[in-house]
Amino acid sequence: VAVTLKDIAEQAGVHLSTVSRVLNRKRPLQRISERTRLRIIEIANELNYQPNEMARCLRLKRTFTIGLILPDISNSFFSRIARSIEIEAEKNGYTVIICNSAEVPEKEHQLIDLLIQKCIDGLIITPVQRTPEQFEQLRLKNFPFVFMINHYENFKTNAIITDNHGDAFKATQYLIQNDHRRIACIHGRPDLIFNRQRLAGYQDALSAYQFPIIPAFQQECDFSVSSGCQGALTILSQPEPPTALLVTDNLLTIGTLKAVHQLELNVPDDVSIIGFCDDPAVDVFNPPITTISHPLDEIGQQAFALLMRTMHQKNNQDVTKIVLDTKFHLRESTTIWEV
Amino acid sequence: VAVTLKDIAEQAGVHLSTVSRVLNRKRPLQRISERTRLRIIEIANELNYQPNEMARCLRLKRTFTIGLILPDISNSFFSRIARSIEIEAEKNGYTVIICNSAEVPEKEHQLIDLLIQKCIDGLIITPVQRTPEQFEQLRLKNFPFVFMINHYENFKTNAIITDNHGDAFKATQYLIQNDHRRIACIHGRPDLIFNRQRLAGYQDALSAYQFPIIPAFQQECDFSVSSGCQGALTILSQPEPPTALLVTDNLLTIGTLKAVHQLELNVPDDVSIIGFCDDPAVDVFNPPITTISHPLDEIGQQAFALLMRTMHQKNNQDVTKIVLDTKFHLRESTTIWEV
DNA sequence: CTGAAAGCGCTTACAG
DNA sequence: CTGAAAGCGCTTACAG
Repeated sequence: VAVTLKDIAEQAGVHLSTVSRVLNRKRPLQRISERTRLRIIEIANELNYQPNEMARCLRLKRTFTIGLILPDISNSFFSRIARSIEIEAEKNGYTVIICNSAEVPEKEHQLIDLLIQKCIDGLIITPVQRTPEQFEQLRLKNFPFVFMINHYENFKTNAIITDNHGDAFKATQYLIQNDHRRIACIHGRPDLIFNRQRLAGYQDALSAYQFPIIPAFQQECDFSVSSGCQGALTILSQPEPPTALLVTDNLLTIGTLKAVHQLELNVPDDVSIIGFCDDPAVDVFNPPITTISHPLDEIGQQAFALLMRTMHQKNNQDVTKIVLDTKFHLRESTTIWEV
Repeated sequence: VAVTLKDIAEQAGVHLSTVSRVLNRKRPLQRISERTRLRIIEIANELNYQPNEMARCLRLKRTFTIGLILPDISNSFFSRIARSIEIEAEKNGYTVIICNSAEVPEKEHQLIDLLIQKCIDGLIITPVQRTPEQFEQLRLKNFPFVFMINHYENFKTNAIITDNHGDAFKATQYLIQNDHRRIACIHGRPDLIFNRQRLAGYQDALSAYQFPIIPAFQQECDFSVSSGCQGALTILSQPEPPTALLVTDNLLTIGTLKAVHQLELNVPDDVSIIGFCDDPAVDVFNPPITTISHPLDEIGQQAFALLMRTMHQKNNQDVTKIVLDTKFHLRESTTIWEV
């Protein structure tokens, strides 16, 4: 049913290769008589010709489509990054296929295969697989990809990340300096390096001040509000609960606030909270949460730009790791002792 | 560089059509000797063969990809619906390309063309174009699509919607019954039918109780937190401000709360608020907002199911409009007079 | 049971 | 300036 080059060619009384040349006006080298050029364009418009990208890409070996694999697009942390990537992609004539790994390594593995079958030109991913094997394969095939947020130790590749250890360290230090002695940490799956680094930052800060690391003060959750709520309830229901919480994830922070309300605790008087939280509503939380906030737009922009560079370079030996700055945003969920 | 059927065929010493038959094991009709079958499969695995979907789809005229065009994926209202659609799509072997129209009609128009060039099998869309012309064209071409959230009057097509007028009417009525007399409405672009219906529901409720409709109590905003904040500031800074606000959008509700905090007003004592808000954090807002809440998962599920039905039916004469129920969720942002 | 061939819709060197 | 042809990687009726 769709209109093809052949249809236009027939109607114009020329060969379809001529039509193709006219419609790919990129090369002004190709001289085509103004008369036929105009006629072809007119007919194409009249018939509302839309080139079949499937055929075009099969020929060109490029799809102008990139893949984006995230843990969960419904988490505003990721959806805002995704939006930023999409804006950049659009500016550059690329389309984005977004997929959710749901933090399931096997699923992520399949999604990568699927996207490659779909002939994406490149991939941006927050990897959740336990080892970088598959990415090693991709690199061997010279397939362009960049990591975002998460990456692997001892596996050098393009990545946009933040200083997770430093951020968690500083946040914990802030709590210590404000006289907290019983500080707990609610964190995500430690096999993801960014979670592990944040947890380590927390632990190292405690150690730096010669405080003990109490296992019962470390609660592992998965990426969800309900899991965060559950984790916080567990932590806060102990006989000697902590006076401060460091929550190292977006949704977990919301879950923690829910738990606190459920227990009818006062924040920050009963318990101080610092969250890794980039919710657009953080200002209207009760109370507004002191956060480590991430430059979401910039993460997306840089990830896309880095992918473009990777796609256009011949060999993928050059590797860039970009560490972006976060902001410590003081709000009302922490007792203010000294600043 | 990629492995093709030809590569496998050569290594197995058979014709590539045989390889294709083996790898498309759908038809058990095709009898192939167990011996060659096994050898081919082994070689395919060894070479890590990934079929080229580009070529496959060009031949088959199906891509197992659907398009999803939303105003803004970074709005959690839409990202949660998108996630639900993606889950259904995955179950059925489909991939989703998500695009953002940013509520710009021309952009939406282009995106639809783009996705069709990419040969999507079907489209789910929250349309923002002012008229349904382009969709009329799609229907003439027998291209399968379904509307979601928004639709057009006098344009019959498949759609998943809610009773916007009824919801806004009931919310306004609730405020009236709780003794509010000065009720304002903060709403989105009225050329989108769902915004118009919500505004009409508000107006009709006032009229039903013989209250005047005050233009200064109606504030139009676009889909963003900052716009909602600005709109609420305008409304509330009047000499005789309203005692209650109906906010007919997700992000606008958050913006309204920001404005209220900025003006240091007490909710609900100074002003009651009812929001069309489906933020996962709504429970931890200050105060938790009374909302009209949408069945986001179900919207996604039904939209996908309806699209599948549309894709598989021969003629697209049968049209289904499904109206899903919302919930009135009473929280603490409204003075409770009577229930 | 398997090969040879056509064709999906496009682009582009090769001629002329 | 324009045509004829090859080919991207796949599927599938048509033979045998």
